[in-house]
Amino acid sequence: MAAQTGSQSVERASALLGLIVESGAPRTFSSLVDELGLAKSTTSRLLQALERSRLVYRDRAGAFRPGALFSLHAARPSALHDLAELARPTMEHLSTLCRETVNLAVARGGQLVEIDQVDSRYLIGATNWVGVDVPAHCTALGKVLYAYGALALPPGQLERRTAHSPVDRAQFEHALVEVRRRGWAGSLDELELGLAAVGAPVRAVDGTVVAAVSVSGPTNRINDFGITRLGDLLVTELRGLSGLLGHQPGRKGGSA
Amino acid sequence: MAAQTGSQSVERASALLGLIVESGAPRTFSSLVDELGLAKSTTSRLLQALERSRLVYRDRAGAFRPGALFSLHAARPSALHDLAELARPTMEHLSTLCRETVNLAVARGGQLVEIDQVDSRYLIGATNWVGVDVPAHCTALGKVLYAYGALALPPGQLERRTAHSPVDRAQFEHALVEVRRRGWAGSLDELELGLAAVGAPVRAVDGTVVAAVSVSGPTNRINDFGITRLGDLLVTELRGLSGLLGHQPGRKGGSA
DNA sequence: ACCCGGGTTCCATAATGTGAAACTTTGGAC
DNA sequence: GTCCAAAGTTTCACATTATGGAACCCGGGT
Repeated sequence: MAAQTGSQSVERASALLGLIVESGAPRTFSSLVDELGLAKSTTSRLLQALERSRLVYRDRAGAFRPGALFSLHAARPSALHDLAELARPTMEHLSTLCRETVNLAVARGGQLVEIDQVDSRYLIGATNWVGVDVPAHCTALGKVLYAYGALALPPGQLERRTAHSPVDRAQFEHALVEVRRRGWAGSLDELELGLAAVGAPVRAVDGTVVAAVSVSGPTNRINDFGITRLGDLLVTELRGLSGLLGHQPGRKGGSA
Repeated sequence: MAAQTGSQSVERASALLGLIVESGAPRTFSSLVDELGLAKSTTSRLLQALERSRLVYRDRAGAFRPGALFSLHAARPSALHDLAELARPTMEHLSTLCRETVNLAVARGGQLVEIDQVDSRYLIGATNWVGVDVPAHCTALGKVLYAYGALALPPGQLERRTAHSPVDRAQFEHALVEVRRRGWAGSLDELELGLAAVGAPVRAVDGTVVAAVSVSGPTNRINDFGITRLGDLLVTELRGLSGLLGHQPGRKGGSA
């Protein structure tokens, strides 16, 4: 019933690696022992093997963190492509549900980076955003990343793009509270008149927000669909993605 | 020359993973069999285990690519921090050698992203660049990333910052050829009068350029040090980093 | 000095990983 | 369509390799 056939040491080592990578924070040896329920000796040996292979390393405090191979991968431009590929099915699905442009973004280098887009099914719709530089606080994606701390609000004036753009920092902070409460963010006519978007977070298994997905289109069509309905839809659909990014949702194990 | 002690299946699996991640391109099953020299059956079983653990996945063509765990990590803002941490010792070392500001950058989302800096030992020197938005074609880091294809030159006018800024595309392309030939890039007074920098690539084990490191300071001091000497120094020092990013350089004492 | 908690090493045991070969699947040639 | 080769998976008998309990080590708190 346990693992399929064959390699159990590899699966155990991978499980350790999963714990280390999924929880953004450094993991201590004993927390790993506890969580997987393996013998200390076994855990120790497996971690040593992973360390030799540069899949994990110990920081100064002796805690385990994702190793050089992960950093190497992260440095490649193609890394985000892979994320996009994982998210693709979900994004396509959202596209079929609401027929509007769907976007995926992450925070990188203190900036919002759009990494993928599924185009609107309508002739009139949001056009390509990937690579375009827009003020994040006027976008649903940006609000989501700000709200969950994936992105830090830069100092200085908040740029005004339209009469609806949020420019007051206090008010904006308050709006972020609201975003966290509801679980999604809206942006109506804030970036460009007639353009609206609704966005929600993509979470890793540990709950950390690692990316955001938005649906955007003409304000009237978005309104017709229903802002709240759209927000809730996004939240629901994106929940599925968390599973993809981490463990299998199904199999429970461990707890000796 | 057996591995230390214990877990050989984990090490073998990790070796497979290493091959898959290090070579940017998707790896085919048989290339992995050939390269590691393991039995087909063993390779197959190990890869299946890695696949179950989401450390690799097979694309449509059936080739192996880094799995969801890698994408997840790459999406985290902290991912580049880890790279910075790996590069730190090298950067510190460069700093002690030439006493100027040392910077680390990668290409992300079509843009150059500075991710770490070791400040100049002088009172007058390049100040903080991290997060500052500068035209990449006027910087040594940018030239390096352009030269090795990590970054694509955007269409449109090349912004002029000083009288020395490269603005002619044909000339710039030619300069990139020169960069590739020498292995490093210089930028004298191109971004700001009196500011100079020399940069060189950080390569993964397969040779792909994943990042760039530069040394920058007042033009006169950089000149005094010697542009070529600095370029060669960078190339030499950064070669060591490739080791860190990939295979083990040798399990022995290493750092004193 | 003492003890305590986190971590590594030893070692006997057998469970687990191993590879040759048989087998299946895929795809190309004719 | 048939035939064949290459690519990959599963089987299976065997022994190498992983396993966990206990002993051991190390640092630091009292």
